[in-house]
Amino acid sequence: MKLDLDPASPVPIYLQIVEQVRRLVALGALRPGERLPTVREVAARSRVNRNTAARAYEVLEGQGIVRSRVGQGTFVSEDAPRLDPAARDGALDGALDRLIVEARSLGVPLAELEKRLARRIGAFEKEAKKESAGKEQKR
Amino acid sequence: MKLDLDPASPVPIYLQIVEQVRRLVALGALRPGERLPTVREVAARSRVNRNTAARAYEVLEGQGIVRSRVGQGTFVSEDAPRLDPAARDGALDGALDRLIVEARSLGVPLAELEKRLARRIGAFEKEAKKESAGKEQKR
Amino acid sequence: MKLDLDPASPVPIYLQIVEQVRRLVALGALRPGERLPTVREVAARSRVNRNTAARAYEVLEGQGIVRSRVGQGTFVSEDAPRLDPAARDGALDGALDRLIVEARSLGVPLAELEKRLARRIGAFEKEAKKESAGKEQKR
Amino acid sequence: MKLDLDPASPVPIYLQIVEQVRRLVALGALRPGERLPTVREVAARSRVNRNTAARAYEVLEGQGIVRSRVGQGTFVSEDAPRLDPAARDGALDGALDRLIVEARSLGVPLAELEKRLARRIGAFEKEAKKESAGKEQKR
DNA sequence: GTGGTCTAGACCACG
DNA sequence: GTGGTCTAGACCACG
Repeated sequence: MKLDLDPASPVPIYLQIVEQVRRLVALGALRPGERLPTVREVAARSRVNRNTAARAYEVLEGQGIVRSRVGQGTFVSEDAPRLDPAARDGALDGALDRLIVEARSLGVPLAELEKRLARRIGAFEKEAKKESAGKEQKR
Repeated sequence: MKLDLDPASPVPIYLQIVEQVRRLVALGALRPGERLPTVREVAARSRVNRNTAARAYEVLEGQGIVRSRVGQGTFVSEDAPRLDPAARDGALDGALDRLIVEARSLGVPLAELEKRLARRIGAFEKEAKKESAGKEQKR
Repeated sequence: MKLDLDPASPVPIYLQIVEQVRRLVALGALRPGERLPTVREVAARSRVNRNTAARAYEVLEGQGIVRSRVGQGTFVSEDAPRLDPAARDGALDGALDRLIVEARSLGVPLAELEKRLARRIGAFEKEAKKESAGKEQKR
Repeated sequence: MKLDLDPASPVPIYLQIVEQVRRLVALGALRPGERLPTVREVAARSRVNRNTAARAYEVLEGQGIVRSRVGQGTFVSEDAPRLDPAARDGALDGALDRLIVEARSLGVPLAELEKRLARRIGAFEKEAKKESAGKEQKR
């Protein structure tokens, strides 16, 4: 598991780890039930404190993305966390509205925004497929 | 200029002000060249610390959204902030990727995500038209 | 806010703080919008590390019980967190089943268990009323 | 003896074993004097570490639920563990209070809580009867 | 002055 | 060896 952390970013390191693990899970690069590197490994490889790595895993567990078992390690959860549908929709619409404002401020026409989303989804699905193929081959 | 601030939000108040001013500019409710209320006015009306309002304007100026002229006030910039196109695209793609990961984590199919974006854009444009009509009438 | 912490307990200190704050909120001794003592105050009065107190508040925020605002303090949330009803029911039934087994193992007949629950609810409501009266008087 | 263990649960496996054995005893599926499977059998059937199974039995013996006789095996205790009545009541009231706070935090009215407990007790007793009938038949 | 992040380092619980 | 808790102490962001 390769993490790309920027200590100079305003985003806290532990949240950078959270975001990247979520992305790997969304891509299928990390699959349900799969074991993540240990807290100590993440800390050593990414040169952060063990507590910082542990905190990222703790947040991921709070979000239902992973499950930690003492003495065993940390694993990708088997099923997506359940969420109140209204809360889910609210969260998503909020994210969409922020995106729209961001695009307008950058001078991107909204029609183009839709096209770009379609394109990024395409890129995402392609990468997910690649990850998936890589996984199959390892079997 | 009406701001809807939520002191209970995890987003810092000065950033909420920044986001909302950007939104008003994006909507056309604040037009290029238009004068913004003074820092004191914002602070008084929104009941925030004067430093908080000042900080928000500082950030907006740094982003090229507004321009302060000593002794005259703060004005919406005449032209959209010129951003290195590569930087602009990078920022937008980053935002899109975060959105995609969020949607996947929430269990929202990516096809639905596209539809929802289209719907939110529709809502945004409707509101922008209303704001615009209001402006015309004031002339 | 008085906390009764036992460092010798198998329950981690930060979780003891979490449980007690939740109890005070449930009782109405801490009301929506009310400000909690600062992290530093809790740490000093309870003689725990500042990080430990901060962690408790962080967990409470994750549970939607309180809201923290940098520079302002920590406040009881205005409304109860929304939860998927199925998840809510599942959590409650699990708690009830554990209670039943515990009672049987202790040799408590299940009919008595019901009576005891009724009695504890009575005691809880009485204490809640007292807290409420105390609050009114302070106004 | 069939155990339903969830390695993904935050509850340690040895405690899951403890809880389930207690549950089986409470249900009457395991009767006073009855012999439990050996530590090795439990470990093999449930695919847990032998130390884990041994630890669970150790805890059960400490609680007075089972009794180990060297060279003979482990047996369900003849009589319910004698607990200082004050300690028993304290333990039960603590559990009830935690339940009440949890219900309040979830927004469950306390009157409903009483009804739900009655319902779960009904379900528990029905299952206990079934277990009991099964035992009779085996004789 | 408030909460948030991070490090260094210790000790503990579980398997 | 794994994750979890806690302390001590530093520095930062927000208001």
